[in-house]
Amino acid sequence: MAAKKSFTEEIGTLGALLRLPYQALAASMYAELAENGFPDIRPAFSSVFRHITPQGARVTDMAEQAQMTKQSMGYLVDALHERGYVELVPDPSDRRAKLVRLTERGQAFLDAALALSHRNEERLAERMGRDEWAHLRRLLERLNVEIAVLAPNSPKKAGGGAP
Amino acid sequence: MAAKKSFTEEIGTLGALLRLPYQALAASMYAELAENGFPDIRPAFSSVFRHITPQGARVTDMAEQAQMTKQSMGYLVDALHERGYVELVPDPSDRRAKLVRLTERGQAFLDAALALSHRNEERLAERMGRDEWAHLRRLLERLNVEIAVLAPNSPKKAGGGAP
DNA sequence: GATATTGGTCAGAATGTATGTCTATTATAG
DNA sequence: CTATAATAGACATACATTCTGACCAATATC
Repeated sequence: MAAKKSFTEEIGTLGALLRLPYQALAASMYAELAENGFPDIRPAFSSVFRHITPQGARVTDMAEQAQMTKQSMGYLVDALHERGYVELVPDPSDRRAKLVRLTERGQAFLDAALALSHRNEERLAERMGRDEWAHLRRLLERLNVEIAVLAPNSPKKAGGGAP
Repeated sequence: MAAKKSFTEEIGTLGALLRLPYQALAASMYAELAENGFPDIRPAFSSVFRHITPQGARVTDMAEQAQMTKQSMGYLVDALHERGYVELVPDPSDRRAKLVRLTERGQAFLDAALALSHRNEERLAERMGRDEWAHLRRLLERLNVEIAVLAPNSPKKAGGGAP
């Protein structure tokens, strides 16, 4: 049953135009990653993978960048640690702190995700035509700039559509 | 502290290009709606507002359209009922079923949300230029079509990004 | 050294989603 | 028309993700 169009979809709000492809993309990515050896990575963990760094990042810093509490980030990091995707090493420069780093498995996941993302974009570019594709990306970049001006204060919680 | 760029943001994946403006838009909408008399509407409720109909919709149907279980949709409908945004009337054509309908307050919320959405889009169109704006919308519609072809099976759960 | 700040944890709660099971009702097969 | 299957929704339960508030240990500042 291919879900009927929603109201916002029907009237084509910008929100719907952004949300729908994003969700489809994310769903397909996670499904494929699950099939390819990473069934235990859930969407919430992306907050970690997006903000981790090769040198190792602190929970507090990652939390701030992801705009969530350090407790929440800590919870996600813990879960990834249990699953073997990250390791925690003491920060030599501050004995309170720990550095969160990708393990080999963590790096493998990230690589797989990026490869998949790239492959999907290639396919889309192919289907839409290179010019259209490039134009779309340019306009989205522009949109990001203008929206930042319009709504400068991303107020802590961003959620919205269909989580 | 304006959160540093995430990794995907840095390398500009399509996902990030769609997610970021969507989140900014949603966050600003909900913040403004909260300030304007609707502080008790949370993002999750949008699943209800997107799929409700003027004649009244069944929980089961809304659940299917929103691609969630009827239990989950039931939970959201309940919460909106308690808050006075929807009413439940028996379905005359099926005594098992109830129709979920917007109350006046529910309709007022929906109207406010749509007005705000429209206002935001106007502002963006203004800032980006009407031509660019129209082009962006056209390309996003195209993207939606192509993505549907690429990933035909939205597998139940859509989540992904940074909800 | 005294005090304030910061990195991280512990405890508890709220929210949103899913399963599994059940009842009442409707629809269908024979 | 009855027996059986399917459907609408509820209840109970569990899990995942996030938040607040209180706290400890280490660091930085005065």
